[in-house]
Amino acid sequence: MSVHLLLTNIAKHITLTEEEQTLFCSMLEVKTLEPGDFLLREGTVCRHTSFISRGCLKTYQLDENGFEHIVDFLIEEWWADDLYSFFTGTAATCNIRAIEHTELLQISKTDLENLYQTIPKFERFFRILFQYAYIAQKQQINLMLSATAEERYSSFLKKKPYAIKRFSQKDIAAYLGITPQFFSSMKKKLG
Amino acid sequence: MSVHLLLTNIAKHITLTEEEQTLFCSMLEVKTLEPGDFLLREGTVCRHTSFISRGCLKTYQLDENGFEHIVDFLIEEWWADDLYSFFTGTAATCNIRAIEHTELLQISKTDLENLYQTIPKFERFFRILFQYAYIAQKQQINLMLSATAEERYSSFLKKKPYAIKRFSQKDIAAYLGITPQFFSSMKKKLG
DNA sequence: CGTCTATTTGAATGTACTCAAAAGCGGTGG
DNA sequence: CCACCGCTTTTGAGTACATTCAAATAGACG
Repeated sequence: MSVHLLLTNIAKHITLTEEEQTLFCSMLEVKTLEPGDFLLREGTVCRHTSFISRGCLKTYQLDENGFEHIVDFLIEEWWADDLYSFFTGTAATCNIRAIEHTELLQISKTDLENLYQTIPKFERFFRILFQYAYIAQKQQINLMLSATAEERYSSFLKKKPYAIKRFSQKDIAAYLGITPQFFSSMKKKLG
Repeated sequence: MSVHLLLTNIAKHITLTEEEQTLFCSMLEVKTLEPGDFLLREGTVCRHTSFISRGCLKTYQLDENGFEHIVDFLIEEWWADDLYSFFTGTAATCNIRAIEHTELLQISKTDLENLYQTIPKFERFFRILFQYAYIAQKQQINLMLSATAEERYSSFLKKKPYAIKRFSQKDIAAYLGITPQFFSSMKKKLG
């Protein structure tokens, strides 16, 4: 049962009663994606936030030349959405697309707002979640400022050892901010 | 009264009663910094989170060659801290230093945790704050991935028009991820 | 098997860096 | 009030990191 992963994840930060768990679970919808499927297209409004119970996705934006720039890889136990679009109701500027067969547990914005009202503990849960995400991003920014492509790559390998198996080189290059060609020669050089 | 700015800031997201305001204000300590003063030194533990009621600061990390890499400029109505150090109690990896004469309203970790318990609305307040911060950082990362130094600079000028007056070129270069020399020639070229 | 995309390779180019040095600017003390 | 000091900014030459363009090779999928 895929909900189990989400509940244990929540239990790390807040304690829910049986009834609260039941209420929360009643708000969830299951969604399945196959490789290449879009969870979100730029220009549309992001109406759900989705917990990843299985699989992985990429969040990317297209530049004026049509090149993908991957802002984030998303895997199990993390949330997939365009927060800005989700909270403001404006059109999303990024795309989210499945890399593998992916299973999601979705909650709509109205349900989430109700959840915050009925079970304020969820404010705490998501506050903690955003804190972690914020910290991780700060580290990513610092790395981009101070490190060469090679250093960023080895740091990436350390932090996400599963990456090399699950993501294409093209996508990893787009995440590191370099061209696939340069990535290829760099990888060869590093052995 | 500098507390006023903080209270109106909070009122944008949550509504506090008179007593709640009083309780909250009783937790605050005022701190003043002069240009160059440290709010936080790397290696020490960040024990407070500080609302900036006046002035500005920079958050930076030093690389192995001793060069500063500015992760963020902090101005009025924002919070200054090393979140990771603050929440885990581990040594900070970054430095925070005043650029101008700066006035801060500080709250300690224990007081903040108590605040979360006694006034859960503050969970909501900080949840919303981190969401905004997270979104802004995502945009910054996307910019770093897709744009040249020139594009990043003009985007920076648009987003922070006060920057050119308040921060040195050296610091802006360290924020954009380029050398002061290259920044200088770029600025000349752009007119 | 053929097509489509990802990866590799190489040459020419460009963006941004390093090193070095001069010029500007603000503060301090004589 | 001016001279000196330290730091920031500017400028220029040579260099390195990473890109673009082009083409060959390898893999995945119907």
